[in-house]
Amino acid sequence: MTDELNELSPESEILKPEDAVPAYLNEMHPIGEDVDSDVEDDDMSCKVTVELLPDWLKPMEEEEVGVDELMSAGRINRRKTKEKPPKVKRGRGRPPKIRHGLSRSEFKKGLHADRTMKKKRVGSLMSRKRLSRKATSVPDPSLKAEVLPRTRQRVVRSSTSTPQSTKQVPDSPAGGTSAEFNSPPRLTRVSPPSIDTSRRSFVHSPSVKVGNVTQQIISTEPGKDVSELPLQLWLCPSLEPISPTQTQEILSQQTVGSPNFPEASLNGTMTVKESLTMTVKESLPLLSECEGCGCPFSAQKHGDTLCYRCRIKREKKRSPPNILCRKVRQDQWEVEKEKHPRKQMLQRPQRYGKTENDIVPDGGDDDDEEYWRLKKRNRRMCQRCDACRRDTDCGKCDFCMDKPKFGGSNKKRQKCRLRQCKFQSKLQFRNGMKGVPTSSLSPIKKMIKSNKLLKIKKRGRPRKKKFKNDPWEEEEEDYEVSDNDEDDQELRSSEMNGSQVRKHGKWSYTFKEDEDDAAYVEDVVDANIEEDSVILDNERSVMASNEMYNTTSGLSSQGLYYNVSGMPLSSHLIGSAPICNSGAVAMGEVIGSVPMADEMSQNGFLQIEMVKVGSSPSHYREEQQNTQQMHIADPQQEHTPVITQIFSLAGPETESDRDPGLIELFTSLGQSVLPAHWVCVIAKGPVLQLLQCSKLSTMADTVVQIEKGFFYQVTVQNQPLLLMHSLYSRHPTCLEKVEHVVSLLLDLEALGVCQGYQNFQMCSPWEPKMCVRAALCDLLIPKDDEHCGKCSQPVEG
DNA sequence: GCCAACGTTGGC
DNA sequence: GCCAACGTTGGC
Repeated sequence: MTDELNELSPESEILKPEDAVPAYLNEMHPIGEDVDSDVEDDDMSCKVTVELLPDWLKPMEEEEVGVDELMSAGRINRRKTKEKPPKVKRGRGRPPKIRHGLSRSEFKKGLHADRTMKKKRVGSLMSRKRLSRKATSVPDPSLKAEVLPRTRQRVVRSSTSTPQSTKQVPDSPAGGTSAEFNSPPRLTRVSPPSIDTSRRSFVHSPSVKVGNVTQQIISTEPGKDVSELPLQLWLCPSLEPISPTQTQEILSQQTVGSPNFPEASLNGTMTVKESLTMTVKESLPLLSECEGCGCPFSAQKHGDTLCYRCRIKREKKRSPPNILCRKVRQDQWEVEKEKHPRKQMLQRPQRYGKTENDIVPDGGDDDDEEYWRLKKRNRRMCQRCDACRRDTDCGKCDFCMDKPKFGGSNKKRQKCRLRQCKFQSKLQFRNGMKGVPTSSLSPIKKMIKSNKLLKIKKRGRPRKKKFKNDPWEEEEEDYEVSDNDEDDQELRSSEMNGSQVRKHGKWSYTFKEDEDDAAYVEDVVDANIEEDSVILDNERSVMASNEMYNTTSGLSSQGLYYNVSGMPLSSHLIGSAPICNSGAVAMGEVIGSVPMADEMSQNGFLQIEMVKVGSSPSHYREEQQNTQQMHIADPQQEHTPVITQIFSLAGPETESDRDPGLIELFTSLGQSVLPAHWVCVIAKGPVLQLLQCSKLSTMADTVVQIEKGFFYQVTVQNQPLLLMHSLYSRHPTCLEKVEHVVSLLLDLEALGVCQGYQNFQMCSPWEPKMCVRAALCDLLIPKDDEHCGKCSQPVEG
């Protein structure tokens, strides 16, 4: 009959989206049933099985049992491709030459069905099924003839999945029961005339023993009509909701695999949709509206109020996976499945746009895997980055050296470092961070790399905190990066296990690694925004706070010298407690204004061109001499971290700018021990500012600003903390005393910065998912929280 | 949690 | 059958 149909419909109509949807839904219908009855579901208590399957059903059951990822669509398609299932598309193996799957013509020719059938593992089968399902979106003449009838078979299969139904078994005598996708006999097998609602004996389904099914249902569904479930499954499986969340709209497109499906409707000239629509009309008397989901379903008896899905759901109290159809192209739909809760733990790599023919999924997890398997077969390649485009091994990296062709022992079996995708490769996020220089990283990666929140650690043994005379020279001697040879640089950097060093232009600087975190120095070669900027390192902050507190006169007159990023000509001396303590720093003379609010880096950290703190007293004495030499910026000294000149952006201060109260408090703070890494600065206003110098602190970008009258204001990442914040209520309005300040700082240290929420709407797939905050974000929240309540439920404007 | 080792599998 | 390399696992 299929042959006849195909002959009669040589135009091989293309499924429009609205056609594809019902086709999918019909095929997908058993998904929930499968999953529900999947062995993975421990709770499952109403698995419907059949003791023995008729031969004509067995082929479809091959190795399906126990696969938690079973998707009935794949199952369906596997049937279609039973003899020749499409090759498994897994992310393994050599990256294929880019092929976008079977062409339509190939598909029509049944190209996929010509491959040898060999036993595959469950994973392979799954992949195959997925691919097959994907293929269903491709218009095929046989599809329209199969969609409807097959539903019935599928349901029976899904409800009868048993371990014993395994290998391929010759088609049933009914003719082509196990017909593959393009197999005409299959149509005969499940042809509409075989469905006769007036007779529920299913004479055309020799394999189904209703009695068996009902018998098992009895045990799982007491009190219910034991026959209704299998009947419904058999008769109108597609009527039932695909998922609880499926929209009525989709369901409205879902056509019904009606028992009354007229064979004449499949005369080959009617599209699937037409046929199915007709089927719906003809089966309307059987339709009822499910009380659970409101969807039409086939009531098998008077009084049926719930569709099968809702009944199952009610029984199991477990939400089955959601099957959604997503339009991926004008005429193609892709099926999404809600990821299994267990898999929600898996981290999904950020996805980026691909070739123009590719569709970047916007969510999901399993579907992503599926997507990559289907689309590119290799999730670890974006196909766009330089690494992916590179087709030659460097022959120098560890992975290359491991390859037999380079004389290696093939133990690692990994792709060349330089060919590891910058976006998709797991190794990029693991080993790759050391293997790929920052210069080759995209801004996104740089952000990731520099974001301490990700806690990307540098490899290697943490260095002991050992201060030499000049901590700046301590590590510079270790590395030398050549900017000329990118490969060499990459290789060297990939071999780096210690701290990272970048030499560029003015400064050669490095960071030491703390035991708990790592400080990454952004490569400054190719990023202007990062040029001459350094993130204040934790250890240095420790030095700034602890060392300076612990040392006395030697450091007292040194203070913190730094150049504000973007203001190369200006240097500032940050007054700190020791500085004030010594009294060597005269207020109007050396304390420059520190408009920190304007100098916060994008990531919330202070971006300082150069920092010099924590050296030994002797070193500082040296520095003092330099600074005493009028602090004139010398271009030739740009390679040294020594500070240039000092002047205040505040300009000449007037007497009125000096607030005795603030100065007194400033002095008092200098004589006190503040919480770790907090320093006190007086800026123009005058305003007394308390800064957290450690980037590892959650308060790294929080500033406490005390103004005249000791009124204070807290800013977080340049944003003022709203006065309604509870922080203010916990502390006096005016911070007149050191105790008040210390108490506030301690309180702050117990807080963290609200991370906001991700704004998915404004980002293109290539852009990083930026977090935004709600308008009334609390900014400061308990450390353990990720975001405040307002950002957890942002109100979109 | 990292990562070396290796089973595995698609492509050729 | 070989190659490439993905994904998993156990040791650390």
